[in-house]
Amino acid sequence: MDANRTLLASLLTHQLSTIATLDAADRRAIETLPVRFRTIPERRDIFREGDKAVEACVVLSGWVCRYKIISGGRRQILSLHLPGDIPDLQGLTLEVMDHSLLALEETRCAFIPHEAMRGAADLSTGLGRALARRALIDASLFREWIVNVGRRPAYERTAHLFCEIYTRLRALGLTNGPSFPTPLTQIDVADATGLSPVHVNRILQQLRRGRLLSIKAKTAVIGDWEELQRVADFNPLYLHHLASDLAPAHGAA
Amino acid sequence: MDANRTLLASLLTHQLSTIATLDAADRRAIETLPVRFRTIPERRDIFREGDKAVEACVVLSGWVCRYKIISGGRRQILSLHLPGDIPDLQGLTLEVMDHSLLALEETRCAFIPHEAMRGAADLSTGLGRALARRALIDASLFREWIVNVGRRPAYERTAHLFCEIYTRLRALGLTNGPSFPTPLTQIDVADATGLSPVHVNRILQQLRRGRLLSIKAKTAVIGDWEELQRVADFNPLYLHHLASDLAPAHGAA
DNA sequence: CGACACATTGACCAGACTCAAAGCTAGTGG
DNA sequence: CCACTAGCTTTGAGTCTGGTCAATGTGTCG
Repeated sequence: MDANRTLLASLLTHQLSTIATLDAADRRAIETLPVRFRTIPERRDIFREGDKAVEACVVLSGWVCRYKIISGGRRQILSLHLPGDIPDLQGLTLEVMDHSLLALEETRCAFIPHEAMRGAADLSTGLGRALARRALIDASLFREWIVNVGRRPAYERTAHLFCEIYTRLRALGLTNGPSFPTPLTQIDVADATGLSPVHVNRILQQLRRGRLLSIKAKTAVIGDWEELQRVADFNPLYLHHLASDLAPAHGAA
Repeated sequence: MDANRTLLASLLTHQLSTIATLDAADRRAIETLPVRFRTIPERRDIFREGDKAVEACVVLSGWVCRYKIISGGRRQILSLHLPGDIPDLQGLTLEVMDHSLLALEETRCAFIPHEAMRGAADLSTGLGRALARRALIDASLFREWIVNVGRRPAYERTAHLFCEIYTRLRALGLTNGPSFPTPLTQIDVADATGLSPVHVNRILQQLRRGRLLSIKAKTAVIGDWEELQRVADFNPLYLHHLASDLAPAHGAA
């Protein structure tokens, strides 16, 4: 299965080099990481709150989310992770997981022992820096999510979520012009925005009627990108260089 | 002003050693950091969204918060920072600030050039690890805030905020038994919880009537710590070792 | 053809917001 | 020492965004 290794190296290198400079040694360090591949079926937890993680997980394909459940059983999604992401980077340093990780659809993942990851990061300055930087960008997204959930009304809030998703996907070349595939159900959107599923349904209808965004059959289509950003008060600064600003908006994957 | 240096070293060492192991060299690295001290007056911004930071700021005394303002002018507080904290750790790696930093009261800060900080972190593994870990703990607090703001009703949400504050202050020895000083206005609490000030006022009255928590003249008193945690669904796991679990609940500062 | 999960609708409810007016309190200047 | 101010807290009234409950569509998969 050398295809897996190649994919892993290419995704990691691509993702990390948009946020830090990697030299040949760094790239080699990435390519020689010991790794185990696994396919996680749709809607299966990858790890749970309280688990002790010993491996880091790199998403190769599919969407993944972090979430927490509070006492009443309500779920809050904390972040979405797309191919190339390392959703449990923090697990490298913080032994016990304070949240769970879920595959939103069938997902291909690479698992790298923490020991090896830490070793590689210590040896290869570029890799270490890139990982640290990536972790800090994650934190920046969390901050924006706090603002989104704390201060934006439902319509704006939902629009903002999709602005982020579209921008990140586009940077990864996973969009088809204005449209992209998404495994999110309205329930997922509700849990990511802190709204109720019923209300999300109504907000999505509003966005559709306004021709800003429409989702059907697991495919989202941005109807008016400018207006969607305006409504959402979307400022991609918080993505730092996650979204290479200059990525072309078009061009099939 | 050697007292400043001593305070800085002691706060930093204390804070970082609760979350990572520091050897003599690490401590020396901390003690020899080049540093500039400054007093920030009450309600003054320390830096603003969009600024390029070249120094890291360590809080010596006073409370500080990070916040963002959205287009309508609404403010969301993202985190609170207490003595010993480095509220802009992320600035070390992410050049442009995606949020602002405000002194909630008169605050004494130490400023350390990023260059020096990075150098020290590179040389002293312990320090580097501790800083990275601290940054990841910050991210963990952000995640919990997303949950708080996204999924908890106002009463529980407000209770949770104060559970976090009390736990962190206690770990720093800044509580007097069940009570502690706080510079937070009800407006600040509103902006930290995503509520309106009027509603916060009513919730605080409820907490007071229930004898869980009462705030008067910038002093908060926990009336029933067990119950407050229960109501808030507070699980200090997410603070990782920020709150040395075994810190005594009592003993004057 | 069910079964199941998700999307949609309608009716109703409530938690939280807005607006507006008073109280407080601490600091300021006369 | 006291009015005056500014900022914060408190209260009341009315509204509305978003939640709940429950039923009905719709689509996919075995």
